Amino acid sequence: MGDRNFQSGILRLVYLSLLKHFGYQNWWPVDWEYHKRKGTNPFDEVVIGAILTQNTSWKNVEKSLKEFKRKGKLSLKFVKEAPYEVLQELVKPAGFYRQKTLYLKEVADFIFSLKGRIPKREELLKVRGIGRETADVILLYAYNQPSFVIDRYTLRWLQRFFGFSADYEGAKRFFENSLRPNVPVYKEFHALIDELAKRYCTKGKPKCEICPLKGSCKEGNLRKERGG
DNA sequence: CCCCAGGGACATT
DNA sequence: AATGTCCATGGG
Repeated sequence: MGDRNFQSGILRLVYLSLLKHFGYQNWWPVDWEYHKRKGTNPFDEVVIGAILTQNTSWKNVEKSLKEFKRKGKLSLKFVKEAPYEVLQELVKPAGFYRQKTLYLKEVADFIFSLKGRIPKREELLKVRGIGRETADVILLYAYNQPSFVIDRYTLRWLQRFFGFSADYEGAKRFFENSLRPNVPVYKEFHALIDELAKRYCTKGKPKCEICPLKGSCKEGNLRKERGG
């Protein structure tokens, strides 16, 4: 994995290939119409969603976001002002609701303490409830900073496609050293990898035979040679 | 019944 | 640094 040109070349090809296969994913999903109507900030929805989706399917997050719209407001101001008991009921469908309610409060306080300033990654990581992935999600999708997001899907794909296992920071460096700091590309690439992992590079038995990257994937070719 | 989901905190080794 | 455990709802 030492050849930088090889890395950037293959990653670029992977990106274009996934984009062609799946089309634009347009992450992070935000209800623009709602925010226009209510005078709230789409930024808040990204931050709230980033906490709610921790180890949770997006379907369950959507249920919670709907509750926010129905019984309160989808804003950090509401998160800050609402009683813990009220907030907890709205978070419930997203699971881990006691933790996540606490995390939402902590994150809202932190965001307000910034007074509009864009936080450093290290600052975000000090906040309770913000780990590495959530920090990168907030930087990339809420603040539009070129911070590449890694998750379990990405690590699994790296392991199979290149045959090497990286930790979070190692994988992050790999992408950021291989790609220009391009916010729209970072956003789209992460979403595309997740789509690939959900549909083809699955946790159980991967569907290598019909994978859009089957030609260049190390694991896929090994499976082919083994005949299964 | 099982496993999994757009993680993170905390304890243990 | 690496690993284990807990958190919790909802779908397959």
